[in-house]
Amino acid sequence: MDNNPALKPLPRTRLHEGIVAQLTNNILAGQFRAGEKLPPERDLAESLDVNRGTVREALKKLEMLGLVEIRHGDGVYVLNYLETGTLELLPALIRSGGTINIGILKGLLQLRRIILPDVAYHAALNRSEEDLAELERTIFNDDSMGINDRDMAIYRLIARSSKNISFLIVLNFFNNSGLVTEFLTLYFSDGANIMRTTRFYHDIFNAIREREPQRAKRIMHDLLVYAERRTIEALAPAGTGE
Amino acid sequence: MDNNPALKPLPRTRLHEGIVAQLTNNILAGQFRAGEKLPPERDLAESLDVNRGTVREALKKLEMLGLVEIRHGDGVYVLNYLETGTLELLPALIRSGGTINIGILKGLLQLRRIILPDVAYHAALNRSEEDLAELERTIFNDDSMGINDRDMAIYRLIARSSKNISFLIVLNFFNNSGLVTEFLTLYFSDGANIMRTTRFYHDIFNAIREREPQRAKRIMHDLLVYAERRTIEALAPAGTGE
DNA sequence: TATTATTATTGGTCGGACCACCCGACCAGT
DNA sequence: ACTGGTCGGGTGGTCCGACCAATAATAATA
Repeated sequence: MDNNPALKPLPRTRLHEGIVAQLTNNILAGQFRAGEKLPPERDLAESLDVNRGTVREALKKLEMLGLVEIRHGDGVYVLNYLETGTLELLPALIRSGGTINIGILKGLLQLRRIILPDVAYHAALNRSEEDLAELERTIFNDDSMGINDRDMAIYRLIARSSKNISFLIVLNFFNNSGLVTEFLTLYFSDGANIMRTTRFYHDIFNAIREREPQRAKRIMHDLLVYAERRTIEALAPAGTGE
Repeated sequence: MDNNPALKPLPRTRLHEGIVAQLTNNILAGQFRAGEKLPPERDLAESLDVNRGTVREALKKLEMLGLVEIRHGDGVYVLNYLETGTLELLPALIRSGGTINIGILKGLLQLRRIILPDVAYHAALNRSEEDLAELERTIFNDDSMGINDRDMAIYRLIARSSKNISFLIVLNFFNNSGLVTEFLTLYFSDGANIMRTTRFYHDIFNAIREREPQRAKRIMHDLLVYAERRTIEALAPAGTGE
């Protein structure tokens, strides 16, 4: 694997995804309000100049995001995403309006700061010898991945050690939401942050090895607080207040 | 509104949803393993005796669940859901194999027990006068909804009071995952549980009113511990141990 | 051997058709 | 005036068949 870190990921553009993005933004921007009915699929298809099937695939996705409700024989109704939206909607919410919404981002980081320390807690409690060995190998002897992937892999191993699938799945969201990859590159562009995070790897590995859940929890918490502060600082040089 | 509580809701069945359920189970059961390629859409359509477009809509949903990756010109690859699965996958995971997987359910309840107390904490911290008024009205003067809906509404108001959208969205998952509605009915079928929960409403309302975050957090935690125990007991009469 | 065309396979999109369902309007009987 | 039945138009659900676009495997070429 070459893994040149300076390559564009993959600007794959499937037509219906563009429609999803457009409709999502329209709904989040309040252009379509909760309770209202979207135009019929046939009209949307004509307006967007695409096939009706393509529109349908887009609407399916909106339905899964909890943005709309599709009623057979009736129409497509806009929902109040505050009541029905899913986690996958948060990235779009953070970016809604074309700019990064720092307030929502802070809320999401706060959520992470609530969950991950307890994940570390249970990892120290429930880790197996295999978990520990793989964690050690990844932290100390693995140069095969980029720094971002390695970071995510370490978190994943910690979550796996907790023996709670829910923890693992929630972590997937933080990792695969696209937010992490974006902000992680920013975060690791500062050498001081790399050093701080490396120290964190060592510390939490020791805590998990010695089965000290309370200590693992505190270590995770402290790292998150640090990382959040540094990320927010990098994002908001001036006072882009919450 | 009559609201006869003895009527089945609405078992709407859309064809592609059946396909989603079937493929999801096949993947979770390991019938299609991670890394493997699914049969082409055309073959799947023929096997299932449905149109290819219908198969495509199902595959789109699988993709959103983080179960498969669709590659144009190549094929549909099964992913390791432990690395890419979304929260919406957990309900299917809990029911995979036809029976309720108590181990995974406990893990999910554990996650809830980690998050919700902190939601209550921030609710007590950030609630507005309007939040408080609506909470009071819903707890003390609202007979318009069923006991289940009222319970979910109260949690929603608490989450809203926290002023953190992420909390609200996570709560949506717990509420709309279908798990709650299922287990809540079971839980509220016991009068003792209703009394305990009513006391909880009063207690946490007071804590939020008096802006005592630490107390609100403890109250929420205690209620969740109680509700989890009672729910698990009701589900596993004999020792269906984790 | 390495590189470049070619081809087969597969997902993406298209256009049109029909079915299933919901709703409102209208009608028939009470 | 009310209830229930009927019907027609609108909308989502599914189907068919075709072609476009991207990929991977293969063959042809330098």
